[in-house]
Amino acid sequence: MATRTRRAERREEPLSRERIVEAAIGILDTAGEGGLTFRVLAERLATGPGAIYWHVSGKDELLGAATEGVVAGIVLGGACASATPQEAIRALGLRLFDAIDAHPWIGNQLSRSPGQSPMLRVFEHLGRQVRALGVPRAAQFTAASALLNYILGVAGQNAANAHGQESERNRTEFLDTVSAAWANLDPDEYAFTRDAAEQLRDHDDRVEFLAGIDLILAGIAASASD
Amino acid sequence: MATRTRRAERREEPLSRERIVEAAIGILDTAGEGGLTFRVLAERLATGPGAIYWHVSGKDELLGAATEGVVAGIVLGGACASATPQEAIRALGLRLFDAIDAHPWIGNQLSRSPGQSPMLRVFEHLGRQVRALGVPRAAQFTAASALLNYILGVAGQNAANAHGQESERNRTEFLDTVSAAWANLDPDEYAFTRDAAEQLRDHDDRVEFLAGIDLILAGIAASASD
DNA sequence: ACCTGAACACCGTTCAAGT
DNA sequence: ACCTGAACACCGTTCAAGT
Repeated sequence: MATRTRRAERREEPLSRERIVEAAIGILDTAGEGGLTFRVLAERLATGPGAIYWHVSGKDELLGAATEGVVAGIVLGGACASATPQEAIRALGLRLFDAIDAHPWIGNQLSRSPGQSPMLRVFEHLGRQVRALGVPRAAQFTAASALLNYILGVAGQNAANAHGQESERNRTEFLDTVSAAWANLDPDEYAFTRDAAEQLRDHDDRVEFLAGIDLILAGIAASASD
Repeated sequence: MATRTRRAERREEPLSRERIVEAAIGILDTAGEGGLTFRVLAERLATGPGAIYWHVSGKDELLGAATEGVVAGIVLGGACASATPQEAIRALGLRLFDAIDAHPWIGNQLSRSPGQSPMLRVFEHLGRQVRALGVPRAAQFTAASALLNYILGVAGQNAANAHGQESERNRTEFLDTVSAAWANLDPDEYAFTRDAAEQLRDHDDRVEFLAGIDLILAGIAASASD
């Protein structure tokens, strides 16, 4: 509804892979992963479902292209050469984190089909910074992988959490609910989690995410000086 | 086929939540996430699709119960109190890693619905070891989360990779294919990844996974001594 | 070359009807 | 209380037919 003022989109504009992917991203952002359907997509593009198959081989490729479309811009976005490697890694992480916040479906999609374009871009970028960190060659792969896997884990988590927390209000409510649920767990079986419930209430996901990155960076630094 | 010698399973055995979940796990292991259907499941249980809904609210709950069923045993499995916290964390990680190797669908399922039972068990276990490590209280949540997110990232990755690598042969072929593909990437855009392709060929996922865990543990230790 | 839209083979889920 | 299985409202995908 609010997204009607998108471009001009008169009609008659010819179908193209680009337009299809763009429309798919719009639907994914609005209606979530389950909302993207060839029928809805076709309606949005004022055509029939079959037409889409002329430009795209199927739903998997469509989801891949949508992910690629969003991630490509993110990774290249902030290549300011002046930062330290640590800062560059944190910056890339944050950009990805924010992108997943804006497009939660990416969180699930990123993990699929590894060795594929979007994830490879992230891996490459992380690897370069790891190398710049002075990590010995034999340890570079492990370090870059650890960072990537951590980021993918958080991404999946954020995608799963994305329900109706568009507003800060819902977000706080959500944290309160989880925190309360955790505090009611069995004291013997879940001693640690119950304790953690307190810290959860005033908890900033972004800060927590960065703290995890820093932990891995500290581990990389510590392992290098052996 | 090979799983026919499962129990006795004469017939007439009454339907139960337990039997349904068990059958679902069997189908998931054999046919993958896409192979689990209420119709196949009903056929396997010699009943109609509707009968399943009497014991289980829907597909989401079924998948959750299947995940819970597999993970619960894993986490509790090796609670030998004699090990150091580091060893306990590595052991839990390895058990999860192997479980995901055996039931790849868990990798995707674990991330869903956080604050839910299976993931919470893992988090609790990790948290206790982190505490035993002597990490100050304010840093415990971050440390346990980092470990969990890393594990979830690897889990998702393994789930995505699980195609037809049951045998070692296929696994090696797969690594060779990826390695070859990476070596053909654009030298400018993917300098690091191309270089990493070499190391990938004789690469042990389990070893690599543990190396990542150790990196985070090193980071936790380094951060503690500030 | 590109689009249309009916049709196919599926889904998850429901529900009247049975026992 | 528990099971049956036809039926509903969807899917992704195909394909003859159009332009």
